[in-house]
This record gives sequence, structure tokens and C-alpha cells, in this order.
Amino acid sequence: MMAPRRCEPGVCGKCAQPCTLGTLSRDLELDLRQLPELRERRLARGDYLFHTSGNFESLYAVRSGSMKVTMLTEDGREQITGFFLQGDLVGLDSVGLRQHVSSAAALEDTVVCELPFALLERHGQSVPRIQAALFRMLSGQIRRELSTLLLLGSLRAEERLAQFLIDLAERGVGPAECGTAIWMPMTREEIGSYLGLKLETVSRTLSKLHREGIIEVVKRGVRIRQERQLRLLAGMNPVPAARPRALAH
Amino acid sequence: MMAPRRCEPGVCGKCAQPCTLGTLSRDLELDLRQLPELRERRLARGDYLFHTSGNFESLYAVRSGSMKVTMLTEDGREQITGFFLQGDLVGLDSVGLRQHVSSAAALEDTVVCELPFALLERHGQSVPRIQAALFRMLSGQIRRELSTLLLLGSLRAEERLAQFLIDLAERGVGPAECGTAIWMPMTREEIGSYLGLKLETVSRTLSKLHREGIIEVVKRGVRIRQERQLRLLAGMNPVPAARPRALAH
DNA sequence: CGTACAATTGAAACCAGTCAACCATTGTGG
DNA sequence: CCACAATGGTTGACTGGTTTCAATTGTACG
Repeated sequence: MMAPRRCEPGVCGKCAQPCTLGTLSRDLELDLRQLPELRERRLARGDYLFHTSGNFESLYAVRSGSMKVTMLTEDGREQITGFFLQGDLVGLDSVGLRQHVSSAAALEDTVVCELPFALLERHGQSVPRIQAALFRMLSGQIRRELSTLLLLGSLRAEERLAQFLIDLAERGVGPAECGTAIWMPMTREEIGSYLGLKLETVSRTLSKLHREGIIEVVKRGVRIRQERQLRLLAGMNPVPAARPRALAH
Repeated sequence: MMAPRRCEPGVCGKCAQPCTLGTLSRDLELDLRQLPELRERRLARGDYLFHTSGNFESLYAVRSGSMKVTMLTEDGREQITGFFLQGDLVGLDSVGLRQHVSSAAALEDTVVCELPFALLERHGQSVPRIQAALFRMLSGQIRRELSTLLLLGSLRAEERLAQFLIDLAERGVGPAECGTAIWMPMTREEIGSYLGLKLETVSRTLSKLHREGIIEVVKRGVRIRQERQLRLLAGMNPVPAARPRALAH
């Protein structure tokens, strides 16, 4: 029922079969083929890829499955700062530091490719195109966070959810339109943590959107019924933007 | 009355007198001395350094004064995504793109040093230390935004203001303590835009903190009276963190 | 089968937003 | 020089969206 995710070709090091490396596969494809050091890691739901304060050594490209990245506030509460789906790059927030500032856990069975940052840095030094690609990835992360920042700063619950759903949809296959199915691998509480809402509010708001016929919700599956209405709620132009991948990660 | 700002030595290109370049002066000091291309720009309050959709070409280091960076939501509202004080680097959010995704305006009379990004990129290519410094700056921006994200996602008005004030204080001279004076070059509305609050709420909350004797507010000047209480409100440990510069920008 | 977890829904409390009035400061033009 | 408008700030009363607390149902997994 739920949509399969985009799968761009590209072979990364030791992975036998073709795998998706998202931005990386676009930006570094040719050069990545030549990197022999890429390791693969398999995670079950709940497994941590790294923890806050652990040594930072690698970025991770999500091959399949999905992850959440969390941070702790100084007084001990946990908040999700991003969801990472197939093709996304995890770990950019700790570049330049010895230790991770966040933790990453799998939301479901997940496979990632490990990209040692020292290696990327070294290659960036000799290949301008790779250095530029690394800059692009870092600044891309900045912009995704800025989108979330705008969302948290000025939108109401309904609008946040609408934007969240459209973002999830557009990170799947093709543009979000009527009938598009969205798979949400995270709990209501996790959605709330990311959107700055309580789980009850998430549940209530999803129910409301369902009741109004804008979406159809069945557990963690959502189907868009009135794309136009949903975009309107999200404060977006009715016409899909030129470059989708706007929010989250 | 208000505290002077930290002033690290370092000479940047054409600027005759020593100037503060913040992170840059720490990371690139030696190499920057050799760059002849650095231009200086002077802005009056309200002047824009760049606009959304304008060509992205340079980063800007704030020598004196302060700036605000704003973004537009798709439905046209404006939100401030960061304040930049002396020594901060403006423009990182558009690295890797042709056009700026944000606008930057001076909050008061301000002087900035222009750092053409192509130049930095070129130098990063030949000098590993500079490439690493650029990575650090980009990832530093990511982490500052993540702090703001946590703030917007889980704190109440009072807590947001407390954290905002401590951040402003610590970006001044030395640690925030009782008696520390803070200068806020922005309006209540601008503070609210950044913190996800309405200007009335900002005003009311500042008044409340004043009434409780935690701070003293006189127009745009604030003096910390009960540091411990303020940190408590901000959800911070009473003891100042090892590395201050946590939030905002 | 029962425990644990996820999700839904209702009712009441509360925090922040909205609307509005008022004051202080600044700058402009008659 | 004064009048007046524009801007920034403060405060009050009211409204409303979200949170909080609580009860209930459904679902997965041992």
C-alpha cells in the first residue's frame, strides 16, 4: 500500500547491490565508486548508530529504513531534531568536533553506509568537486534546519502537521498529490517531539484532518486526499515547488 | 553603561586597524593576513547587506555593530533566523547556492568585512587547515541552529527569554554573571520574531523578570541581577558551561 | 492470555495571542 | 519653536489553541 522510496542507481564500495546515497550519489557518484573503505551497518528498530559524546568519525548514508536524531537539552529532556530517510546523510551536525552532539537511532530495520569523515576530508582536499559537494551537504543541512525553525517559530499545530506530511510525501517517490501514500515510521510522540507538539495534539490534529477529508489516516499510513487543501494549510503555494526536498531530515 | 564587546586581535587585508573576525580570526588568522582582496562595507541602521534571491558571492564577518538575518515563509511572513554580533560570520546559510536564501540587515551602524566565498574555497583547496576551518564554521552554524530549534520546540516564553539573554550576555565580554550588562540592539518585535513570540509577550515577560528582581530592564539595556535564577529559568546548569557561545547568532 | 506500548478522545487549566488603549521618544514640516 | 505623525514600548482584558490529566481502546509480542 505505502509508496516505495526513490532508488537512484550508484554502487558504493563494498555493497554488492546498487544502493541509494541521495545527495552523495548525485554529488560524489563517480568518485565514491573508487572508495574501498565503505562499510555497511545493519540496525534493528531502536538500535543506536551513535550516541551523544561518542567519538565522531563518520557520516552515515541511509540505504534503507529510517532514523531519528535526538538531542538533549541541558535540563535533560530529549528532543528529535530530524528524521532521516533513505538517501539522507546522518551526522553532519557533529562535523568539526571530536564528539557527537546528538544521538541517532533506527526507527525500523535500517541499513546505512559508513563514510569516514577523515576520508571525505582527504578526498575533498585533492578533488575540488568533492570539497564543493561537502560544502553543499553541510549548507543543505543548515537550510533544512532553517525550514524547521520557521515552522516551529510561526505555525500552528495543523499547519505544522500539514507541512510535515507534505515533506514526508515529497521525500518519497515523486511529487505529493491526491492519492499519494505516506509511510510514517515514527510514533505520534516522536512526531510531536520533532514538531514541538505533544503526542495528544498530533493525534487530535491528524484525526481532525481525517474528519475533514483532507487526508486518510490508518495507523502509521497516511494517504493524501485533498492535496490543494493540505498545501494551503501548510502555507505553501498550491503548485508544488520547483525543488521539493524542503523540510525536515 | 553597556559592556564593550570582545575584541580579538588580527589584521584582515585592507582594514587599516586591527579587527575582530571571531571564529575566522581564530581559525584562519595567519592565512587571512595574506589575503589582499578583503573589502570593507559600512551600513547604517536598516541597510541591507544582501537580499533573498540576490547572487550569493561572499560571507561577511561583522567587525562592529550587529545584524539580523531574515527569511520569508512561502506565504509571505518574515521571520528572523539569527542575530549576528561582532565577530560573527553572516551568510553561511547560502553556501553552495547561486542565490541567497535569506536577507541581512543592519540593526545599527555596522561595519563588515567581505570574504568572497570562491576565494575561501580556493584557499581551502590548497590549505587543509582552511578547508577544515570552513567545515567547522558551517557545522558550527548547524549546531547554533539546532540550539534554537530546541528552544523553539520545548521552552515557554520565560525560558526562551532567559536563554536569549544569557546567550547575548555570553557573546559579549566574559561569562554572564550578576551585574553583567547586556545591550539589545533589536526591537521587542525582532526579539519576538526570533524567539517565536509576539512583541507583547516579549515586553510582558521582560517586565515580569524585572518585577521579580532577576534582571533590570531599561529600554534596550538589561542588567543581570540574579544569574543563578536566570540560568535556572533557561534550563541551564547554574555553573556556566565550559564553552559559552551556545545559542542564537 | 496478559503485559506493555501506541493511539484516541474528553474535560479542564493555562499560556500565549489578539485587540485595544496609552505613553514616551524622535523627527519633520509649517 | 511648536504641532504632529511615526515608531517603539508597556499594560489590560479577553480569547483561543495547546497542554495536562485521565480514561479507554486497540495492537504487538512474549
